[in-house]
Amino acid sequence: MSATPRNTSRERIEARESTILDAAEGIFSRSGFDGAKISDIARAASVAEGTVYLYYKNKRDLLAGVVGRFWSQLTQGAEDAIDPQADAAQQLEQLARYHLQSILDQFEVVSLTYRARPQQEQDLDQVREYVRVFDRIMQRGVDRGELPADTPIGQLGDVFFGTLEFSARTLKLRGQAYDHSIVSNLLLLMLGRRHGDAGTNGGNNPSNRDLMQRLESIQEQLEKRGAW
Amino acid sequence: MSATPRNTSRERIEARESTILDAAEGIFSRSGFDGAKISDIARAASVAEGTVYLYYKNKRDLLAGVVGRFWSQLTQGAEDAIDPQADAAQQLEQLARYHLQSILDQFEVVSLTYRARPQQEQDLDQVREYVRVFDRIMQRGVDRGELPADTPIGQLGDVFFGTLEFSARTLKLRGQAYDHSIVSNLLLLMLGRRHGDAGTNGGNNPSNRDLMQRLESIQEQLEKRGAW
DNA sequence: TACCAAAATGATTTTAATTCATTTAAACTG
DNA sequence: CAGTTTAAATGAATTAAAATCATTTTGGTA
Repeated sequence: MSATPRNTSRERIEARESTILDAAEGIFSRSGFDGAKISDIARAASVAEGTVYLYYKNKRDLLAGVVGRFWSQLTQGAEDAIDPQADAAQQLEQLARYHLQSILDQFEVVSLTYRARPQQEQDLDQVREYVRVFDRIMQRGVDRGELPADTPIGQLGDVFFGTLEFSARTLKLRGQAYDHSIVSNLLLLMLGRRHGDAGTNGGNNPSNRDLMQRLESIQEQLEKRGAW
Repeated sequence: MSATPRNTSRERIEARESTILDAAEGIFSRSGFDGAKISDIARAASVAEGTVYLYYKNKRDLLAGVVGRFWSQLTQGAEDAIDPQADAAQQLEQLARYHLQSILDQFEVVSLTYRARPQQEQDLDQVREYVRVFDRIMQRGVDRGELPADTPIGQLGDVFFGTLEFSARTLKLRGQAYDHSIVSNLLLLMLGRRHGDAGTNGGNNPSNRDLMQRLESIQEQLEKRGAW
């Protein structure tokens, strides 16, 4: 049982698989799923068409390979981007910046993700694994008392990733670049401004609430005057 | 120029187009974009394959038709679901409930939306039109002083739709049904507990900043009504 | 009723995914 | 190291489905 030859062989095969994935990622990104031809991908990988099918059962499977690798790498990158010393709020901001930047940079591959999972089903574990990076930050925040104990982590995950992804889509649509105010505002929403002593000052003066009611009454009167 | 025959003819054609769209929606929803065969759709619509191509240039175009109609109907339904008398917060809740319920009910068609728009491009105006329902609610809220004058409406649209869509996806993934707490929590994030008030403030005491913004809004309105 | 144009048809063509009989290369054996 | 076996790669052939288009049918009009 000599070890080196087997290893070399495995390495060669993995290198080839990686080459095919690279080629597929390029062609899929450039042409979309339907526009991409296996023959193009094979040519880009310097491989015969049939060879692609030795590594991936079919075109959809190949796409799943591309997309899965992307999300795996994203998980790795996210873990690197987060300072383990920082508190939950800081870590969340680090993840948000990293996430928004990444999905902007590789917008096409992210879009392909939705091709890979036609309806609700099992695949794309890599996406679920990526989401766990968020879950861990939040759970740690709760455990340390930096976040309320009843924080609905799952729901906030949808806020976090949903907002960032839709924001990225909007930016792309408008041809705009990374905008840090998106991250700031999102964190503001999610974590709130908890430096909350504003209520204590309203002891004796006419309260802001009174003032607001007064203003509302004025505005109503103005509006009632109708056509100006 | 006798009108009726042309009308009848046009009606017949529109009915047929509608039949084809119905058939396509069914088959696409059941089988996904790739799984759906034009021949299946044609059969379901009781029409020859070639006929489909008289109404839609190709399969992708047909999908765009299905998806476009869905979002148009969604816009119509949303406008019906919103009470014009209500304030911005109430209207936003009405839209959120309606939206979440609708995309849960017709999850497959929503998913197909991403097939119809491969990368960032022009089509699916209907989606943009739908988003305007949200924009109008928010703008009206700002104009009336119910929302801060500096409300970043566009960004909040991404929060709103992104969160609801990702939440719907999560619910589907877990086989769960409509969950009103999603809507409540989202509105709490978007409207609640902001501007430096104590987080637990039950009395809803507006801050001076709110008051100032409200005053500015009134002033703007007065100025808009013309030179005084 | 005869005619014309619009609409519909489905057999045919085209395109691209997938398969598989064959070839080539690598690993193992004595 | 020649011979043998196994694994990997190839690309021509097959298959499936989208898209086309010459032909037929239909509905309105004179």
